[in-house]
Amino acid sequence: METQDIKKAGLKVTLPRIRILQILENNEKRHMGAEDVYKALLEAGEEAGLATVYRVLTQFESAGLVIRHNFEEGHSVFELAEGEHHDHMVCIETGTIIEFHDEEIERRQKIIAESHGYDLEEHSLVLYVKPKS
Amino acid sequence: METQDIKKAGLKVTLPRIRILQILENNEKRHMGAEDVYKALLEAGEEAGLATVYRVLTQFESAGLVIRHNFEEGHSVFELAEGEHHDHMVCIETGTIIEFHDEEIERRQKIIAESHGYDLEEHSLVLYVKPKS
DNA sequence: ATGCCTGCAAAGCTTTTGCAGATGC
DNA sequence: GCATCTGCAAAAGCTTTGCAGGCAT
Repeated sequence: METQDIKKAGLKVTLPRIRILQILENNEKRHMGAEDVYKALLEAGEEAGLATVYRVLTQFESAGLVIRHNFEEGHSVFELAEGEHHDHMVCIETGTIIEFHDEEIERRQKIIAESHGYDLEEHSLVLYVKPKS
Repeated sequence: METQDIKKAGLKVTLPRIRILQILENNEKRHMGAEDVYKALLEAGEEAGLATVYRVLTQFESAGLVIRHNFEEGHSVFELAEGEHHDHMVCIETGTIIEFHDEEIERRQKIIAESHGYDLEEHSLVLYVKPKS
């Protein structure tokens, strides 16, 4: 139930927030820009402001409900934070986004950070790929 | 000699281009935003327009002279493309940027892309770290 | 009832573009 | 001399913010 997540985040359970969460859950694209979410809202017959979408997505990000990515510069895309951590592969021809996880890479990252005297807090790994020729 | 690189890129050797290349070569920070480069130009007593900085940096990027990164959303940073490929570690407390290279990770990336039917064209890996506590 | 939300419009930032004059070759 | 380049100012694209009214509790 979405409303629980919203409440747990310390936010009031309002219609726009419920709808946005539902869109992120049910949309065929798991990675959506603010504009995408906004359009999906309108198509679903909801009245909403783009500013609200931005505000809510940012709040959801702070609450850990969604993850913000910057695959390409100029705009962010959001993804529901469910399941396990994973990285992304973006096809530069079709825009397709594929998720993957590699324990080996995760492990190396931690080792590298520590060998420089740091703790690894987060990381961003994006592979830009092309269909095999 | 910088002028050779500019010429090889098919660009006219103009003062602004030479100066920008020199700044990227000599500045203490290896990773600079357009605004940083612009300020450095002014401090060096050069007359220049911010638009020119953006245009030149983009041309240099196309020519492979510089690499554009998007460590944080909202703006790009540029780095002279010299030496070998490497990835980056950003300290979220001090902003320090450390370069590193790990053959193991490079290899895994290629394998992962191929196991999904793709060729790896490029990748972006940034570790966000904190001084060891 | 009260304080948090929302929509709208305006503003903010980085980056791009149009244009007339300047410059490199 | 001619094409390319530059600076300025305006515009564009994404995102944030101020404000007055609206809604959840």
